[in-house]
Amino acid sequence: VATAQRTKKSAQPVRQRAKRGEGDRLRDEILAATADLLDELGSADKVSTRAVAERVGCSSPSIYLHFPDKAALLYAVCEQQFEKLAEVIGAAIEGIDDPVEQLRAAAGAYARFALEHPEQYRIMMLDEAYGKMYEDDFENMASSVGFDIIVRAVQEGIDRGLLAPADPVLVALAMWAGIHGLVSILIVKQNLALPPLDELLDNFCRQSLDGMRAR
Amino acid sequence: VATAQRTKKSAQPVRQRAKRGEGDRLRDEILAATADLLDELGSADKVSTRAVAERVGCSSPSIYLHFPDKAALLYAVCEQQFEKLAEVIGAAIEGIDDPVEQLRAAAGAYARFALEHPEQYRIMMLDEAYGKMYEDDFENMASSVGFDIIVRAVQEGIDRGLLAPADPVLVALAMWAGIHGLVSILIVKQNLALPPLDELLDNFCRQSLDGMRAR
DNA sequence: TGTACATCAGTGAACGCGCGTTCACTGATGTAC
DNA sequence: TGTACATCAGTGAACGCGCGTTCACTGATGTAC
Repeated sequence: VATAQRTKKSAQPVRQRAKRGEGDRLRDEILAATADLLDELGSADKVSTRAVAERVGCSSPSIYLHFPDKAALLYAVCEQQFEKLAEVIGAAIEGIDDPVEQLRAAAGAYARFALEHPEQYRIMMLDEAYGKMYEDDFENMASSVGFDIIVRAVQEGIDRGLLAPADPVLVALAMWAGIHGLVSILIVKQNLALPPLDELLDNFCRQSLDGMRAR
Repeated sequence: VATAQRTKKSAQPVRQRAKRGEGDRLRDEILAATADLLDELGSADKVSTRAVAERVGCSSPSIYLHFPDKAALLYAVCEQQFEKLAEVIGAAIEGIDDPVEQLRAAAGAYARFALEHPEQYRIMMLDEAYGKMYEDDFENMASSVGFDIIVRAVQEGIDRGLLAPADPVLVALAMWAGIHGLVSILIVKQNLALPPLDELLDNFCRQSLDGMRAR
């Protein structure tokens, strides 16, 4: 009867249909729900379109109104996440003059971002499917992931005579690889009883920055 | 009629049933086929028990004669792989006296192993499911992955005054993380047009070993 | 101001597929008497 | 030496599930006349 209408689905947030021009509202909600579910469930495989729809409060076919398929949805989430990462790194070095200290700060920001969103970091950086997204477009990825910030800091360090002369891209890659390796291990091998992040990070920065230092 | 018997399955290698005491023969064949398929297909998800059975030339229920479930099968493959990795690292440092050169050699062997078996490296090191296998048993994993070899080399380097005094485990972790990060990026971001492995490796070793060096 | 109509933003039900796993069975091999 | 029987090493068919996706539809909203 009257109550049956209420009982048809469990305690879903009954979504209001978007107004005429607001077709992208649902799109944004779907993106946000997918990002949340990634954080909660782990790999992209475990995030089903049905679960996304349930989280949003719409039907699963509605997703296909805004994304051609599941891969495109996850791709879009990835892109958003890469942008956030670049922002975080950019914010971390702001106001720091010494380029070596910039590198230290950027490394910390990168690591913290990864460990705060481990599953999103996973699909960005550890999942082959999405790893293949940025097809041989190193420049593009480099800037969207904040990598170019690191390269600039290294270059600046060399220019000022703080770091030993070298190919700044190679040097930056080595730093990136190190931090990426650290957070990957922390994310993947969660119950390995490793030293705390700060200690690992401090040690890594000391070692690798000392190795780069001009003598 | 007579030919129908031959036509029932496509060109499978018609497996000979194992003799009485040789019950483990099929077990070994299943392990090998699973390892092969991991190399070919990528993630553990894509390796189906049906595909393993087809590769071996047996029926898929036969797998359950030797493994309680799919996870146990993949776990077993992982264990084998970890052992091989430790062997490879052990072999790499044999005959080298200088511990710093040992570290360089071990890093190269590790990286080459990973890039020769990228998908097996993935499930060993990048997949959460199997990453969680070695529950908080750092000692155990450390030795099975060849990590203790690195720690010993670092310790030796410190003892001989070649490396600056430091916690050898922390130093070894930083090296491991760096190499792991490098190969992870190479595996996951395959079409990123990065410099060749040797160059990356050389540079990383130079940087990190210089950072550790006693002055 | 009223109304026919196009369009927008969705929905419920179903399809087909591949998967891990279980079930009831089979046929060869060795063993006890 | 012959034979009944236990055991070992498997098999074919099927179950049930969850998933991505499609299909035909609905009902609210704005628009033209």
